[in-house]
Amino acid sequence: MREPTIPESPRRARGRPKAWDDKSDQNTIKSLDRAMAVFEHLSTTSGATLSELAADTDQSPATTYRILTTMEARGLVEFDAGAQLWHIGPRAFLIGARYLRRTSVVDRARPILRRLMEATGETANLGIARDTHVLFVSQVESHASIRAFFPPGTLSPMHASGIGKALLAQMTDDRLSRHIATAPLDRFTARSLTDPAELRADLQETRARGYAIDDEEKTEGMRCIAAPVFDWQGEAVAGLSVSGPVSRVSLPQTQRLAEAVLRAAADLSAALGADGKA
Amino acid sequence: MREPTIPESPRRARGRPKAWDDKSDQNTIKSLDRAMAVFEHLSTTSGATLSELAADTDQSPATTYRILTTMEARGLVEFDAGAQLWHIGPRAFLIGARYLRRTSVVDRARPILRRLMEATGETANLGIARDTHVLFVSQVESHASIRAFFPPGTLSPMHASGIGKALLAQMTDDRLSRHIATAPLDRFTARSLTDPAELRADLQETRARGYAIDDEEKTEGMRCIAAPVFDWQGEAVAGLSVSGPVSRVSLPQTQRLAEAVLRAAADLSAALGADGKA
DNA sequence: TTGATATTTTTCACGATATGAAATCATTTT
DNA sequence: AAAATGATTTCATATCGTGAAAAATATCAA
Repeated sequence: MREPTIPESPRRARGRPKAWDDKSDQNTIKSLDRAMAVFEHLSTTSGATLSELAADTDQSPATTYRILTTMEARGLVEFDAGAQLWHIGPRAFLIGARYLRRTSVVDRARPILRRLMEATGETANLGIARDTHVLFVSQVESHASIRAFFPPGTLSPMHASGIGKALLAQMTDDRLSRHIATAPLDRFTARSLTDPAELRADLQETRARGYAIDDEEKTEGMRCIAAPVFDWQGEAVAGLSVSGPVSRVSLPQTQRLAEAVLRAAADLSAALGADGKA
Repeated sequence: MREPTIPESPRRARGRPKAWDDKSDQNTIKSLDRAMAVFEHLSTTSGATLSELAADTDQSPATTYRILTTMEARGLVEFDAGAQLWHIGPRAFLIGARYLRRTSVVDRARPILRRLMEATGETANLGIARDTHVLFVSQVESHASIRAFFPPGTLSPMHASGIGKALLAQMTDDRLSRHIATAPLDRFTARSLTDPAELRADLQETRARGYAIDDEEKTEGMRCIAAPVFDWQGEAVAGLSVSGPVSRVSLPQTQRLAEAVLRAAADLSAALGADGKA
């Protein structure tokens, strides 16, 4: 199994060796950094006056003023003359939105999946909602000889997969009811949740603990721990999971694995532009 | 009789009179402006090398390098070590997204957009007027496999978008004339409205029926049905639309879809405090 | 209306610091 | 291997960003 594009250069350096020991960063533009501090700080407020900004960023009002007017000329910040407040401007949104177009969820997820697999030792999966099913779009396999495996492209009913349940748990009650009404709760194993009430109770628990557990509900002998992933609009657009044999994904291990999954899900959400709220 | 918030100061000036005649802007930070030029230029590319950026912005590679590393430290830009390419970074998105938060229209619109998508099965969009263009700020994608998609942050000329035409149709004749005089009526497809008279006629119809139709005027094969959204002052501040392939958004379907769009637009207008007049 | 206060904008002189040229080094190509 | 390409660093220099304070304007109180 070859990895097509593992660059030999983890670092960017092509020039002189970095002067890491030097205290004075020759490669940082101080004034720009300070300006960006104002920009960033402005984004944390919902409108701020010049003097507030100057005070909060420890800059003189004069400098702050010049930073703001310079960026105003480019539409990066806006001035509300009525309320005498500065705001983030439309062009900042335009530029920032470019970030989203660059790569898809799947691309962003790859390095995160790999890290998740390495941290847990179990197969890591990425799935997205596809009507009533979860579509597994990407995975990084564990090195263990007994390991979980679904070929990418596998479809699994929502109620019988960790990722599916993690996504269901994020739905409004309304949507959930419609889902249950539409999608049959098929049985796959003895533990499958085929009763709506049972499923709802499980989703309740899922919401409470923040991650979903598929406890041999689809495949005998396989457990799966999953968490939802949110995009910049706060939509639950995908889910991450680790899955493995019940022997290793045991109940005592649950906490440790869940933490890794949650961290990975948070990382991916952040990479999709979500704020660190959910 | 008090006027609650009509600012007496159309201009910001509180200090000395502006030295408009001076050629040298004392209030602009040149280095910051140049750095922002790099930043903006980077957003128009899909990844650029250092030397490309330096050449395109007429700066020395050394300076460009320092600008980039400074912004990299804040996550405003990213470096892809594998491909040796610079990109817009996640924090730029986070900051830019704050622009939307101010316009609470976006927050209010989300549940309405979702309902609209579910009711119609087509991608639902929210756009606001930004100078001569429509800025698409939010959308909920259809689940259909063939579906409309514009990344958030997309700019589209008013005359070639459903939302744009819905907004134009609300303008006074005076403003419309000015718009037509300013903004070029570019052609995108065979059906684009590039003739002022043609556009005016279409807007007339739009006003009459209450919603706008973009019939493959921007993108071949895509139709779009849009309605204006009003704020509490009766201003048309935004527009809602559904868009999809001509096969599904067909003429027989128009009435049904339009009703859903109009209902959603009315809901959003109400959420913004508009009276149920328009 | 008038004066007092608060906040923004401009001027000015100084010195910190951003800058480009060229040197240096890693990587890719020949 | 050697050469070419392109990224990083050093360094001397003048630019240009900086803060203090003055000037201008708006707001508020009497």
